[in-house]
Amino acid sequence: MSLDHILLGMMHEPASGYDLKREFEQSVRHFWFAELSQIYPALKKLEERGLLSSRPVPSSRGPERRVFETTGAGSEELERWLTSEPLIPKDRITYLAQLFFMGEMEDLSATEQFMERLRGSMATRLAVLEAIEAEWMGAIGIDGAALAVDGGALTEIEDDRVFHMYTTLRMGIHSLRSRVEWCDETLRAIRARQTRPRASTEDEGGSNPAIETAR
Amino acid sequence: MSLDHILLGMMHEPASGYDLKREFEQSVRHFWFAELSQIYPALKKLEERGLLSSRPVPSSRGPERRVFETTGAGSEELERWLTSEPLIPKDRITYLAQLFFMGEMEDLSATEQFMERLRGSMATRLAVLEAIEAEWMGAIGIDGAALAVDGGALTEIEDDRVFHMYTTLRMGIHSLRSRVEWCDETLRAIRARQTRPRASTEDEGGSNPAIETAR
DNA sequence: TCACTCATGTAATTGGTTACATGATTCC
DNA sequence: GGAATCATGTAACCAATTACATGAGTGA
Repeated sequence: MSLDHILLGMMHEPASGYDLKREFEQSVRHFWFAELSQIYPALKKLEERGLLSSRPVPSSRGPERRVFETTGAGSEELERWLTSEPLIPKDRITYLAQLFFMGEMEDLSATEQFMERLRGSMATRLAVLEAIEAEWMGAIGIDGAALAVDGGALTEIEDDRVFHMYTTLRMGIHSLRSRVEWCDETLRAIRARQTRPRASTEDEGGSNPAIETAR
Repeated sequence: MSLDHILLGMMHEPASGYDLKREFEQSVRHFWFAELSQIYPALKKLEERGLLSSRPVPSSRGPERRVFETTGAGSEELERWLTSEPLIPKDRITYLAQLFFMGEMEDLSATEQFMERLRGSMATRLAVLEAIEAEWMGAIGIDGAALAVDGGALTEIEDDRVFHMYTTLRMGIHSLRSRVEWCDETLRAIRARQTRPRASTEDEGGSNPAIETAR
């Protein structure tokens, strides 16, 4: 299972379920999501399988924390996963399904509105990632265009970690930019179709020169 | 649930579970996937809810077919879904998770290999979609750049359906192109990092001019 | 006092995958 | 005779979401 391996991956230093959830919200966010109610039992099972070990640690405020760390078997399992084939999930893109079937509706105005909204949320998400990138560039001297990390005061391991984190961020940026572009392309096409001359419902049959001119 | 609505969307003409599975393999494929063992119970439940009706139809070969069609309530429910907000799934991108944690490994050669393989499968998928686009351009006169559909002998409803199908295909193409570009960008950066002068493991502390020159 | 954060969990349900069962017809 | 396709389903399991339960400490 992927969540298991992600949790193992996050264990480069000891952490509790609550800590991990916070890290999910921060860095892991743009490619994975997990609820606390999923994290706690997952950690428990990993411990049963001997891939993690835990100890209780008293907390200054609130109840006792259960802090986990990797075992030897745990890091072996992580490495196996990391060196395996790239795992490409089959994606279920709900909004594409909606768009696909929107052809059944009377006119294109529903589609237009839909695409405008979609563009809005994609652009917002993109802005978030671009802001993170800008922040990083300031803080640790990442060169976006060349994707080079100017290590500065970082140790080699930290520098490598930053590099890998940064490439995943870049993927999000690439991906969202292309989605926004696709929204724009689609909106242009919708508008072109709305203003062009249309065939009547009872069509003349065969090829229609009125449509041929549309673009 | 999304699968329910997708099934409703596929019901513009009566179909059996088996028919629908075939359509999944063909057109719906690049944004959704469902097994027969998921489709059959889903259809059954939709019928119980009064959104579909079914009748047995004798088959020329093999067992009797159960053919479903939409009810009034079914198309109302579909329209509600189509006119609702664009539903953006939280994505769980397994290969990004792998890449993210690959910083823990000794050198970048594992990452390089990983990115090469990833690029390979992305490029293959892209080629498939581009081939479909080329086929459609030949068959029904779609103009890729302008995203205009030259309806030709199509009726208006068919023409609109083709338009909506085509936009979803375009999204796949945009998306995969940007992923391939991202892979290339990342591979360039990996190679630049591999050949650049590196800080020793015991680093000199503070800023390092040898790294500064890397790009 | 009330809301919020810290902190850990269980239970019920939904959505999806994998494995299994059955049997007719058609094509090589 | 054997593999492939047509056709329908059930059962067991795994992954993820939603809802619920509990309780201490902090700050307005």
